[in-house]
Amino acid sequence: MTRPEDRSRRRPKIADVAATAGVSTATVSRALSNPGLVGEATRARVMDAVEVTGYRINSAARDLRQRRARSLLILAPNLSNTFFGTIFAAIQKVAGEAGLAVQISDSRLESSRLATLGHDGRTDAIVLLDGALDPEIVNGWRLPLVQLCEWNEDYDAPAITIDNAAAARLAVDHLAQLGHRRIVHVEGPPDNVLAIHRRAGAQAGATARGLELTLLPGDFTMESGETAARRWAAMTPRPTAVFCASDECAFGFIAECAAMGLAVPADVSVVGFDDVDFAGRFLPALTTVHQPRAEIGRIGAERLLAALEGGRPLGPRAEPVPTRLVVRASTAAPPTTSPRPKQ
Amino acid sequence: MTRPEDRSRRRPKIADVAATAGVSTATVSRALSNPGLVGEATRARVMDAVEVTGYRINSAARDLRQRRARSLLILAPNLSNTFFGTIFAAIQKVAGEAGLAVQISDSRLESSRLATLGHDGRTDAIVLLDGALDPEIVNGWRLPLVQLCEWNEDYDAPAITIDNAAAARLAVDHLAQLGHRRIVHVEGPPDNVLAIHRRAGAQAGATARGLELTLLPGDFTMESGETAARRWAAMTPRPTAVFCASDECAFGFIAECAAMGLAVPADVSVVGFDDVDFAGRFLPALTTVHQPRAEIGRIGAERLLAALEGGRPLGPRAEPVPTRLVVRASTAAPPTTSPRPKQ
DNA sequence: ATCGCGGCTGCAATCGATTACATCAGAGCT
DNA sequence: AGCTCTGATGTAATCGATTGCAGCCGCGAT
Repeated sequence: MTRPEDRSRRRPKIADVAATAGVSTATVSRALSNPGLVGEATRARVMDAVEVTGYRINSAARDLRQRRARSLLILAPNLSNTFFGTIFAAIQKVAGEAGLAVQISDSRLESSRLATLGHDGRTDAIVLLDGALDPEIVNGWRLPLVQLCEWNEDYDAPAITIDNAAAARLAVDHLAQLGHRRIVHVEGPPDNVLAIHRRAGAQAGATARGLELTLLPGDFTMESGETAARRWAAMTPRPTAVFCASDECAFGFIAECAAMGLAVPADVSVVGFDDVDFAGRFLPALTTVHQPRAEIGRIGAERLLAALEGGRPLGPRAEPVPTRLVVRASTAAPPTTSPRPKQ
Repeated sequence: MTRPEDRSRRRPKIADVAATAGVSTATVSRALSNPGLVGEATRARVMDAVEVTGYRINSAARDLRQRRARSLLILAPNLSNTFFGTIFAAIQKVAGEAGLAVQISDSRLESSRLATLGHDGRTDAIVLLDGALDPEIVNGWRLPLVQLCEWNEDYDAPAITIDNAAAARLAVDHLAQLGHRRIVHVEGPPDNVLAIHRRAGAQAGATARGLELTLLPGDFTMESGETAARRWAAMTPRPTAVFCASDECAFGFIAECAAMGLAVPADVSVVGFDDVDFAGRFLPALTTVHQPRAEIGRIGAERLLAALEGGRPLGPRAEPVPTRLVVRASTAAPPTTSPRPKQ
């Protein structure tokens, strides 16, 4: 005797739908995933049965059979970083519309756990926001993979990025045009590709414009901006403008200036990099290089989807995504009150 | 004839390991997931074989057989919101250490797609950061579920939250103690639980302290803070302090004040709510109610894990997570220069 | 009448693990 | 020797879908 509550309480499976509709499971499967293959009337009966039973597909079973996961993994070095939120949202939007789930994980894991993430069959493709992972592991995954923002030449995967050096030059050019002659660049972490390219761009710009450029160490954080502000304040003569390698760093710099009783941009002009959500509301509103994060996320996700659908490999490297300088209130002409020492 | 490249190129499965070690697949499975059940020597042979073949488990197969996904789903109304990053990170940390994957999705989806998310067998538990979903759908999932920050009485699930009303009173009490008598509360969205409780707390506090409280509409965004600032500036007499229902709203309010040539806290004191990462670096540093986001995320994830392991249900409702007011530079005594109109 | 063909449908194998149950060897005891 | 018991291992069913292959039916052409 079959207990009636079994039928109602258990999660219905395809066999239940088939029984209700009076067809085989094969037909149900086809009606759902490839409707053109079944007859009009049958399809209608199946759809009714699906409705009646409340059937939902079991992804684990389908994934096993089809050897794919309909899921994409995002790896980032720090999930709480404000910078990444917009990118996650863009990726999830594209992926969700294509029926893919989005899994996230911190990328700074013990290497065996990290390696497993790309090998456990739960993921068809990977979005990597971290350029500092072991290339052995990354290339070992053998999955379609794109790098976003950051990149690493040793990874065998395309990167969707902006041209960081050119963007840094925009910032320096802007300061030069305002009349600044001595500027500071607060760098990012020494071994970070972004930091290296931004510094190179800043140096090239300074050289081309005949500016005197001083480098101060930093690591993209607000704390490093504060430290840099104190070091800058102690310099004689003081440079009149600062280009920070990240917005957060610029915020820290400006906050510390305020704490020291110095005003931006009256005493010093500050340019950031990234154009995070707060940049426009900061006081003063921050002049910064806009990084099109949503766009980058979208492009990355679309390229992965194309690779998954078409089965063809991802192209080798993408054109840089266009960027631009957003001029706001944190930059102005250098203070005229200060003596202009010839030497 | 078996082609040799098959063995080497294909993803090795448990049968390959078994063949290499000279045991059955059952033994390999036990050696990996329940080592106590197999003999010392056998286990060592199996481990070697795993190493040699480069075997990684296929999660889809295991998930199917065990009828669970080892995965947890986070649903939030807006993935790009800065507020959520820290929560995601905390959840992922706890879940990752327990071997669970973390899936994220926007919660504002077409209802059938939303319903499917909790029914497709890819998820064993859900973290919900959105209190505005259809209770029918949410309760239909029949999965362990916790609500974080926001909640909805119609969901049959515990919520990890702070006591929003009490927290709002802290803010109002602080302003009263500084000497403010007329204050504004910029509300959150009208139908949002958080907004409702914060307003109730603010009203209760104002009443208890004999303050005059004016409500202005808002929706937690910076834009609504700006709008509120203009409406506040047009009031006569102008209230001397503002309690905004979110930090973002407060930032918008302050930025607009600056644009209008009014200073914080000299002309108006401003209190926020949440204590997001930037609050301490804003100019002026924002006085705000601290919401322990990492803590909330951690507790939520731990409760889900406990429910999954123990199989027992989640408790009905949790104690509120302690909160506190962080006093910074955006609040001060009311301006003494303004006339004190009796009427 | 026969054949071929196209359109639907069903049967049963398959994906890769886990696990209930059976088996077996050896130890310990009478 | 005979029996039981325990621990290690193997056999085969199972999870729930997809899909290659084959069968069936009806129709038009030969």
